[in-house]
Amino acid sequence: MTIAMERPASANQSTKPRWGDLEDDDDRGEDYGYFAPPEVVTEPDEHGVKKVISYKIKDDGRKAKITTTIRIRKLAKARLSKRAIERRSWPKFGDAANKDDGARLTMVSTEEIIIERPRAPGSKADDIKAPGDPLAQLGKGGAVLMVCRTCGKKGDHWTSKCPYKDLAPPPEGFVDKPTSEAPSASSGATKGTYVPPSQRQGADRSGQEMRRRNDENSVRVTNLSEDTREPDLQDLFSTFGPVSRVYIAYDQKTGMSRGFGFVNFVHKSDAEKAIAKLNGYGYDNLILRVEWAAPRTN
DNA sequence: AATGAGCGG
Repeated sequence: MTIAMERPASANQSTKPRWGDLEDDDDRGEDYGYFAPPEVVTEPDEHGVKKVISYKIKDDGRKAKITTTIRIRKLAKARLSKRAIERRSWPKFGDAANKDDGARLTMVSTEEIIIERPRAPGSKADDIKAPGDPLAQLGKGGAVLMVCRTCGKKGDHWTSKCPYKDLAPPPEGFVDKPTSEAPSASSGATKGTYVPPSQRQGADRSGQEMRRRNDENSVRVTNLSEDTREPDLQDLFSTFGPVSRVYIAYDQKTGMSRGFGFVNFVHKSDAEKAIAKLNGYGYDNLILRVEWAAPRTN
């Protein structure tokens, strides 16, 4: 592509032709010669209708003008405020007032822009691991390294998935258990093992439900509009109390919202309030459904 | 219509 730039006369002091100017002096005839003039796209009118005017050089060398009328996508239109649409019918002013300048001010980019969602398939993070990557082969071999820290079983489940994880006391054969005595530098067996204060001997456990993971107090939200994002949910639900997690299910392929998500509350009572208030609540032109979530299936 | 992802010693 050739881009012709106009320079102010003062900048044009050198008599020596610049290489960039040479092409313009060649023998292509007037205007665009054998080359079709660039495509011109008009601004959409209040109905979102645009005109695309393009030129084509036919086989016989004659120029053909092609005018196409298109309507911009409904979605894009919906995002324009009425005011913005109205502004588009205003007469041009400023630099755009001159017809030719206007054509130069707006150009159509043919550059392909890939919109990437972090962690979406095909994103860089996924591409790094080439097939045959030694780490990828670790799948089966990794099972050998997988030793449950609660029950000691090898190659079956991770600590977090242990069927005994909520049982107290842990069964025989328990390995790597936080010591029941406060760790000290002199006790060789527990050397280097950090025991959080809440787990230490004599710690006050009143009012603490020991939970590995806060999947309780989990609320399922369905009928979300497709452009509801996690921060929106956070805003909406945190008015009821502290929220430990929000999640929206996205289609792995398209990156589109699947229209449902989950909100976890720190306090069950707040989750109850949220369900009571927000189920049936109109949000973003849809009626939300807010219910207790079923436990996650794995 | 619809019940989540990823992280590991």
